[in-house]
Amino acid sequence: MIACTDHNTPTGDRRRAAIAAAARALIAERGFEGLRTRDIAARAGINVATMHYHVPSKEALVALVAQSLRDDFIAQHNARPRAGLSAGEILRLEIADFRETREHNIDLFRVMAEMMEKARRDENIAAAMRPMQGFWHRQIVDILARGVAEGDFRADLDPQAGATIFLGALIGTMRHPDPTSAHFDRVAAEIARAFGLGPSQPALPVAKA
Amino acid sequence: MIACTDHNTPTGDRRRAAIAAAARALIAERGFEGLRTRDIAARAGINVATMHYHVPSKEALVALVAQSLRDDFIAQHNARPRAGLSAGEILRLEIADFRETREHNIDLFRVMAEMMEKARRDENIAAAMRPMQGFWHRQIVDILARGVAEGDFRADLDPQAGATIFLGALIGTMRHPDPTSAHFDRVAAEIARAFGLGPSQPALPVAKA
Amino acid sequence: MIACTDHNTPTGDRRRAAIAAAARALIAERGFEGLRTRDIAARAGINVATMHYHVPSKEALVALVAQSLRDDFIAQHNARPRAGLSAGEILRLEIADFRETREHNIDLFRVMAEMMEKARRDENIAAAMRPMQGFWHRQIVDILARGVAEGDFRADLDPQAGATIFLGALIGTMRHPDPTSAHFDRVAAEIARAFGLGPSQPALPVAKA
Amino acid sequence: MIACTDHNTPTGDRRRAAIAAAARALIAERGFEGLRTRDIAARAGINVATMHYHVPSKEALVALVAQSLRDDFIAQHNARPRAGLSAGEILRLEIADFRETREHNIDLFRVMAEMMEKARRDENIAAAMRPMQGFWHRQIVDILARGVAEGDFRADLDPQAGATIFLGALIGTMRHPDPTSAHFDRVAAEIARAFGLGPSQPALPVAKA
DNA sequence: CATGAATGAGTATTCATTCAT
DNA sequence: AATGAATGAATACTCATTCAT
Repeated sequence: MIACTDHNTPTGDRRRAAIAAAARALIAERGFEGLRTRDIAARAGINVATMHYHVPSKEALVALVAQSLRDDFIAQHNARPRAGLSAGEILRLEIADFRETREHNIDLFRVMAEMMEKARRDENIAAAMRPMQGFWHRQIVDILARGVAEGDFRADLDPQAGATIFLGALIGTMRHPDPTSAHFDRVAAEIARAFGLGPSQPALPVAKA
Repeated sequence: MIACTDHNTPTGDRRRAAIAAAARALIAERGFEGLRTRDIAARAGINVATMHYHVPSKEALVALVAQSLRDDFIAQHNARPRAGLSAGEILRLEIADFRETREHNIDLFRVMAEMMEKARRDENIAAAMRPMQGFWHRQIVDILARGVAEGDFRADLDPQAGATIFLGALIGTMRHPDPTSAHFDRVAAEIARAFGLGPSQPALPVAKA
Repeated sequence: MIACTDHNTPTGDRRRAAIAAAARALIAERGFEGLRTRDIAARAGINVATMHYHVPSKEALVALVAQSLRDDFIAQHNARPRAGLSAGEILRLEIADFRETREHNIDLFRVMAEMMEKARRDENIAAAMRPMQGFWHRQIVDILARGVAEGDFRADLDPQAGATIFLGALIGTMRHPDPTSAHFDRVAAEIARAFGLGPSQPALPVAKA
Repeated sequence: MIACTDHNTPTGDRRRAAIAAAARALIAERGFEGLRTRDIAARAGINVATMHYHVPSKEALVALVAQSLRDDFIAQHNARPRAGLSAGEILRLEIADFRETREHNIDLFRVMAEMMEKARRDENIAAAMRPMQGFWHRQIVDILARGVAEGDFRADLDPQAGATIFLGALIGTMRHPDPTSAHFDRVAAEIARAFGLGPSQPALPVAKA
């Protein structure tokens, strides 16, 4: 029997954050199907019962993960001030951001993919994911619309359809058998051509005309 | 004396097909996570043990579903003779086919999406899905390459990247909050413009210049 | 589908014998706990249903195995005419026979051990095994009694107890960690001394004074 | 923060002991073949899941039973101080102990027999049983060797072979159709004669010359 | 807050047996 | 006689959740 009186313990929100992080790591690793409450608790360094105290059910856990994703998503976008840039430059930054996440924070995408899948059959999750998805889509629509108005993009580009194509293409690179970034860069370049965007400035990382 | 445990019986094949159909319906409905052998058996109108007689394990079941998907996929493609058509015409047909499946056989996509998700963590499934995915991608690449050569598409279109964009865009329409076909048609039209494809002939269903 | 019309098939008793042999082989290999009707049928080269036609239940199968053991046991004993031999000589022959079976037909012992174990809780099996066990024990008792009367063995040897010791010792050699025959021979020699039996004749294989 | 899944709790140990006792009782009653986790749990007065919490698998259960047997075995032997006794006296005590166990704790033998049987095909069990078996055999060997040296037994008694005969004979009494202790006593007396041991002292219970 | 222990409702799989052909 | 197919009843094991302390 080991004494378990470690009082240097984060409580409340900190606990919930730890649980969310553990859950996300495990979802990224094994998917929703293989997600077990005991594993999450173990990963968070606490007992299952303790976890249930903080997050009373698996449903609540899923909501917590969704919220955690949304927080990260929003924070990530807010961390990038884009005032004063042209629509074309912003679109290139969006691509660069996606590339960055794709390479260094792929778990975010993995968890998101799992949540989207689950959202199809669970209206609660769907409700939690919709804002995020909508926010992202609308943001691209706005960029494209502004770019069309300002002459950065093709004049007959349909911003709504363009946003779907843009996001679909980026996400599609992750389904592609070629996991390297080389294919991603070709797709990015092709999108630029397809949208009538001129060659990128030398300073930007997407450069590959 | 020869051991006669040959499951490639006509009856056996029929049963296996029924099981595959039941499994696919349930996967489309509830996803892989909610897939229960008892439910599949019930849906196929047989006893659980009978199901295990024909499909000995859940792993085998997944393989069966993968094979069933592939069979359908191939059959669907072979059902469309495209000899004598231009690359542009064929691409429009591809879009029309996707639209058709999206509207009348959406379960096929749902099941495929589930399988792709599962494939990430299960190499067996991945191996079963790869050929299908590869076949589809390669086919689009071929169409685009031919179209570029024949002047149907933009001269600087990158067939590899274009295929990823094309498929990503089509699949992306299903993630889109707007479930109607109206958005799909806008995306299709935008793709046509993006690839430098001229306006479609009046007879084709994608028409929406 | 493979055609299964092999009419060069043993029937009736021959089938039952084949089934018994298959069952015995499997019991020797994996014990009663791991005995499966399908495996027996497969080993006998027939279908499970066919096997059930000939041997209608597992209980019947056990009885069949018991009978098969008894038949072998009796046959083995009858194959050794001992007329005209002294009690001491016969006892040595018994030891030699045991040694022979132990080395070249150990499965017989294994199956017997399994049956005896099962007999404890299954009166049907017990009933089938008792005669065999009794026959063997009585035979040793008779040999010992005759040997005492004829002066081959110690005068105060109790034939009943002696038989238990004799059989227990021989069977005990199989529980012994040392699986070689060397230990068996030492035990045999010690029994001879314990029963007051003089040194064996040069021709007999047990020789090891 | 330390993970606290330590099952060596006082409560846990008590539960494990109860489970072991229940398992042993059921093995004695119905053998290994008829051993069901649900029955053990019911006998121990707990839920099946609770049982799996303490003993995670049937394999672990078997190990637990083996350990429990070994503990009892060792405890029983340690409970009998034999300092200052002659080899012959100790052998008689061994016989008396066996008789005692045979009459009042026969389940111990039954379970042991089942375990030995299972050990043949399961190396894990074999490993757990070997020490016990070896300990017992070696102990008898030592007694016999000392007795030979001290003149208590026949000078030409082979201690190794003698131990096998001794144990085989005692165990053989349990296979014998006559379940009463009368036959056991005859065997014990015969062993004494066979080993050249003089008549026992009047005070000892085995006395039956 | 935290935890060891407990549990009900599942979950895939197994197996002897039966049955239509 | 023989077989492919079918099935009911079990069986070990899992998991989210609860509860006493």
